[in-house]
Amino acid sequence: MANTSVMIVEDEESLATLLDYNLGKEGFDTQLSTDGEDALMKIGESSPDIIILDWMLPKISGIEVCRRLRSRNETRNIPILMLTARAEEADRIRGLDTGADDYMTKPFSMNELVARIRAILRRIRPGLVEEAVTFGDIIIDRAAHRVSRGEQEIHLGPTEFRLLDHLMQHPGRVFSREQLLNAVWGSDVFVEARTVDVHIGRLRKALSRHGHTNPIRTVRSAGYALEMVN
Amino acid sequence: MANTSVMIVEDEESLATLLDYNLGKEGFDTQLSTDGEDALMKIGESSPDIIILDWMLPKISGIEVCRRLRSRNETRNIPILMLTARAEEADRIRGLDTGADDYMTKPFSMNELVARIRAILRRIRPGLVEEAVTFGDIIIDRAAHRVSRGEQEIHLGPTEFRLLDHLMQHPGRVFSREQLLNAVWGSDVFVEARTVDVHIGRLRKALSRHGHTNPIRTVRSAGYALEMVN
DNA sequence: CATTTACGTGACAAGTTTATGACAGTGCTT
DNA sequence: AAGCACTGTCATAAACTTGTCACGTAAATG
Repeated sequence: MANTSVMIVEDEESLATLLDYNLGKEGFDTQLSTDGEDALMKIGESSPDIIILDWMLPKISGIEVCRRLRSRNETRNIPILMLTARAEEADRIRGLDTGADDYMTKPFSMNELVARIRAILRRIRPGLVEEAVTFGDIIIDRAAHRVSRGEQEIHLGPTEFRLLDHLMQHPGRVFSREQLLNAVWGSDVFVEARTVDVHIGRLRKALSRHGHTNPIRTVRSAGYALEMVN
Repeated sequence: MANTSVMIVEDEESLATLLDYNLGKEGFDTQLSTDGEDALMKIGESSPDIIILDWMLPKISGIEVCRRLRSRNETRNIPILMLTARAEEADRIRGLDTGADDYMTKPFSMNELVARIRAILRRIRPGLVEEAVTFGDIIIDRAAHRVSRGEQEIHLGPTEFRLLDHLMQHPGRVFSREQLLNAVWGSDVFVEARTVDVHIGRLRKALSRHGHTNPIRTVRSAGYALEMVN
């Protein structure tokens, strides 16, 4: 299965390009649409994981797109992040029951946008169980029990596999050693917390082979997180 | 990181258990109390994030508990959700200025209760509910343990991170050194009050890098507050 | 204006936390 | 039985944080 896919619905070309570029850089698969009608069609076909939707659009307004998406079973559960031009409008939207999951007022920073997208997906997505999950260029296939990065096949021991699997369920999120022990080893196993360090080290080594960058961030006094941009 | 903590003050045992069970299931840390006196004591000690308070209680009534909580500095800002037995009483309470943040009339559904708790917390302490909190151009993402300002990623040590986190929970509010020590270091740690200055200094330096303005205001002989407009 | 009080900050030693190589134990395969 | 892959623990070095202090500056006080 591919990366997390984002549908960007934005008629202002410069912003659309900017979004496209930055989200691509963050490891998302992007798809663009510049008006509401086109967007509805494409969304129906491709079922993206999340939709970034401008409030002002030609033909059909963002609000209307939102409403229609919510009225159809196939698209009802796709999270929507709305973009609005001014703060007052944001307030008005908030009051309406349009069903968007979050709002951002232009102008905004890319960091904030990405943070919010991740937050929404983190909130909504855990329920989705997929066979293979991708993060950046790392692919983990649970069914086949294989991991690859780029073109390289990566061999992991069982523990490292489960560890990576867990980290990939919530990319970017920091897990404490205790949390990892519970999730990866099981809550009833007695293992030294420091052992996590060793396995993180082994996982790092395996994933970094062939000149790849280390994808695991250490957060001092907090734990570890999977994160591309080091 | 600890969960959101809820203090349940309810003398009717079956309801108390039900609340305890359901809130626990929703990921809250719960604490029970069956009368007003006991509740006041425990709340003083543990400072829960929110209180569910029954209107009818042995010894001290819910209203009275509410009033006393509001009269003490340490507990003044803890949100309270009142439970009342009948609609008429609810109306009467609404008229009174007891300081509760919301009311529910028995019987109620657990879903509604949880929704209201979330709503209150979102209104009063967004940081407990949302993954990422924004203040001006500063973004703090607790799950990912990252901070950014504008487009810049900002690295903070653990203490500075907690300090910023706390300040961002209550933007604009002034905290004394003692309050910050309690909230950030923990009430049982003995640390020189002036040490707070040093960490505020470090936080300022980190946040002001790259030509940004200093977002922390010093309130002479009172403490510090997060505030954009200097 | 002189004095007192409060705050900002660089320096630093002590303390914590993390990375990593080595090693011994376990169980499976050949 | 020997070889092999995998694990958990430990010791040690390296990296990073932290709490204090001392001294300078700024703000109130009278």
